[in-house]
Amino acid sequence: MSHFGRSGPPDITDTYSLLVLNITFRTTADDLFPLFDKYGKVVDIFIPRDRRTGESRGFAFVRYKYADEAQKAVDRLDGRVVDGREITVQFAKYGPNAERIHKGRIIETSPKPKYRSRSRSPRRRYRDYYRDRDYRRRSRSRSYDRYERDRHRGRDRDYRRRSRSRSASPDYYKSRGKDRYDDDHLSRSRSRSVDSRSPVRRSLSPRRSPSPQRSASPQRSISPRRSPRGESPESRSRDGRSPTPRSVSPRGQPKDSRSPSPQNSNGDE
DNA sequence: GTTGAGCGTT
Repeated sequence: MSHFGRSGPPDITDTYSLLVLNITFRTTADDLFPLFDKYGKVVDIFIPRDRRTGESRGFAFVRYKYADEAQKAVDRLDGRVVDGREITVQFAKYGPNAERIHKGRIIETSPKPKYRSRSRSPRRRYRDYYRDRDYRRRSRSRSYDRYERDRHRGRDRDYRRRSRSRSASPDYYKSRGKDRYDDDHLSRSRSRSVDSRSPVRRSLSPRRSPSPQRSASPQRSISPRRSPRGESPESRSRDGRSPTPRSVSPRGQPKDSRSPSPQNSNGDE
């Protein structure tokens, strides 16, 4: 009874699928079963989960044996608070095979894909399925401006596209400062001589856009400063924005010509 | 340990 969806779809021909949205990521089929089973005969409950993390995606599919029971469950469980979260119960609009369904019931199901299955490559189907899912999720992104600040999980594969907005964080500079220092130190080790007499090193910097298209490029509109590490650290450092560069470098580097006061670096403490 | 639109599994 508790093993829903572990053996694949049992029989969706005579069942009505309900889509449960806004459920907690910790809610399992076992938790939804007693809830939905009270209003009707639940034949199957399936909760799509992530392939990588294996956690729930936040919605589940509950299949009823009869439409009237499903309708009742929708009316009764829709808006109900489950696990501290208000869930949304409604009839599924699409079937497991992306088929159009009506009132949770599949009206357009594959009759006998046996013949068509050979013509169509099943392998591509899987690829398309995975890709489609990811594409959908990233496309559905509405507004992550309010919670993307703390978002740093492994599934942010599609959320970090706008994480540049938080470049004003002190921690960010601190962290970047350290990395930048090491990177800059190595880079500067050989380009230091050129740096002294060639302030135009910024132009030949691999970080920046080597293409002079910045003069008139359509891309300039969408990314005027999309690379904070490309010019931000440099500007910040020389602009005096950085409180104490030595703070991130307890050892101190006297070779760093960037320090206007060699004695400071030498004495350090 | 974590978030929050949206339609599915061997």
